[in-house]
Amino acid sequence: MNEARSIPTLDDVAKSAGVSTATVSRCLNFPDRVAKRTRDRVNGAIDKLGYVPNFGARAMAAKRTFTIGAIIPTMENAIFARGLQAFQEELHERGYTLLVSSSAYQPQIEQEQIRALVARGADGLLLIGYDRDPSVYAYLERQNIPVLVAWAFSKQDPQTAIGFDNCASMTRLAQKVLDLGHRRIGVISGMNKGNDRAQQRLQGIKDAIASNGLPAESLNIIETTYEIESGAVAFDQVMDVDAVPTAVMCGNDVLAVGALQRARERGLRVPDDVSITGFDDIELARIVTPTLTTVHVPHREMGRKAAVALVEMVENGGAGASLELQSSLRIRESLGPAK
Amino acid sequence: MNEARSIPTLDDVAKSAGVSTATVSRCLNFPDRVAKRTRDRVNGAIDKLGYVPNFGARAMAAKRTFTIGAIIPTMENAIFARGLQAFQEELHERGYTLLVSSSAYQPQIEQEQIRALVARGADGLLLIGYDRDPSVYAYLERQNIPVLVAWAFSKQDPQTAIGFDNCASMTRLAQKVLDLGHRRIGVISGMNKGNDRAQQRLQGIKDAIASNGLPAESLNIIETTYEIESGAVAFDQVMDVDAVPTAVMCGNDVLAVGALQRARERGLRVPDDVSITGFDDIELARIVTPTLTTVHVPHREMGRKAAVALVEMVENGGAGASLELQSSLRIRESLGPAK
DNA sequence: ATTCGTACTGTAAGCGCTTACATTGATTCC
DNA sequence: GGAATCAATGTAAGCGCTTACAGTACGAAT
Repeated sequence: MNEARSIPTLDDVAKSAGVSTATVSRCLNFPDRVAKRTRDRVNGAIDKLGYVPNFGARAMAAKRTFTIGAIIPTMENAIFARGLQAFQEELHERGYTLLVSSSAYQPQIEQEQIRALVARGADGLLLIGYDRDPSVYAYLERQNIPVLVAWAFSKQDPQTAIGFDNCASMTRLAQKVLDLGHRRIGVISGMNKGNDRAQQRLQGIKDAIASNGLPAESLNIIETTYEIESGAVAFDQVMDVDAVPTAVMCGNDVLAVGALQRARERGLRVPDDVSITGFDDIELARIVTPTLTTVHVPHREMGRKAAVALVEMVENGGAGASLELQSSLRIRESLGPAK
Repeated sequence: MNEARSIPTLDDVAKSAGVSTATVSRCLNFPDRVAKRTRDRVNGAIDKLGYVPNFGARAMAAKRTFTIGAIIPTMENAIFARGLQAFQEELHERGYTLLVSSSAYQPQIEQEQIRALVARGADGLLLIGYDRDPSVYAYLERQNIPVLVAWAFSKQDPQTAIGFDNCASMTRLAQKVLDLGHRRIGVISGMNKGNDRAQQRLQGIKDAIASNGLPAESLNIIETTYEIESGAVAFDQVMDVDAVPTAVMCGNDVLAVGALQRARERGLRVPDDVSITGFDDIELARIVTPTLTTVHVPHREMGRKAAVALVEMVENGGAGASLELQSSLRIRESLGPAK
């Protein structure tokens, strides 16, 4: 009766249709180079057997996979979600499949993921931020895998990037805070190690302080992980000092939301008792009470343009052109004048 | 001088180390079956050349990839993030890599993603919910790919699943709402088509109504997409009727947050003027004001157990055992007695 | 009728890896 | 001392696909 039915191969299709494997392959890849009659016969066999090409074999023989890999620091909050969604949509339109991994903000895991993706034949990679071991870039170059850096932009670094200037953006926001009369500012930054976005944002605040001729001591800086609860804990730390800050600037919206929550728990009114700011302008920023003053980042645009650029790099082998996008301030309820 | 340097293969390593390809392969896969001296020589060559195994070739020859694929309806909000993170962590511990795709709630795209992942050699698949074309399951069975359904559990369906009873969970919440005296209830459901979770949750509310001997007209049901803004729009629709509801039950927390927001914009106090409930208990539920009454789902536990179960299915080829987890109510500020 | 060109199709050589099986020495045992 | 055993390594046959190259048949041009 039935053989132990294993999954059909191109060979099976060829036999069933009474043609050579080459013809079947051509049917799949260049239908117009095959006579209509033959093609119909082959397609019939394909349907009958439920044949699906083996991707690994195809990739090995053709040296292309139409797969793009992306490694983001986290899926747990929405920071990268929107941009990535746009990235995927654009890729899909161009016939590419996106595979995503998350590194939990750990360089070690990111490296593993990069290797995993490259080994699986990714034609190109999207990475968040510049800051990683040079050996990683060396490896990627040796493997000839185009890499696009996103969510950051700097003239210093050699990698092709599509992003925005984290430092300058934060400086603008900090200037606004200073303009409102705040002179003692708590800063809740993300972990700086291996995260240039966090570094740049922090630097942006320092720059504003310096260019306004204020002392570095105006700032009380805490570094913590990007979680709501961490933001809450850090808020306590930043407030439990002698010179209580009148404003707390956070490294992103997630931290800011944590701070906002803790402020409420402590019975503080925002912004009357203390102002709080975020960064990224994720959906959350407009949902919390009070709504959050933050830096708006054009996530979807960044995702789309990154897709276009990366595909272009993959297909034409060039280094691709970097592109700087503009962020903008979103002044909302959580920021007010210093009391 | 330098040849156009292409990426090194196992063969290059073998030559460079002066051994056969078999020995190199063994070095990689079963180091203890190779003499220490030889092994060192081979590893030296590997480092020198910067060799990395070609995944496609390896998969093709070994028929294993140690890759698990997951397709979730969306990355845009945090519904699946936490569970998936746990899923990934557990997989990582067991030596598997997770590749994620999102289908944007579109069955068509989900099918493509499934094929893409299978073609790329995924050893197993995690899918959300049961409801999909039978041909998909047939295809997966033919390809011999173990599939685990998550985020849902039903005794009816044949697929192995790790999840919870969406219907019964929602019934419990609805009962609570009824107990508080609500008799006119607005329902903001997710789109039911191709989404058994949405269907089950809606059914859960209907069941509660029926078992309390109340007329079906107590309910005013709106179907919409799972976005905050959709929740807001639907809230308007559900409130702009003659018999204004005293409670609005939402298909998930995202919709509920939208409703909450719009309620505030309309000047309604929650829960004094209207109660609002959600489902999932994502982080957001505790952050909004007022905090959201919802159904807590053990996301992390579900993720971990799903990983264990799926790996077991992949490695032992069995159908695996389904597992029902328990949800629980989280009564918070947004639910109060009917006025 | 011969010669080409054209349009299809087939042949077979890889792509980079794993693994069953064969081979080779060295060691052990009686 | 020779047979048996064993650890280490090599040989080579695929895995499923693509593609350069080589036919083959047939109508058109000469």
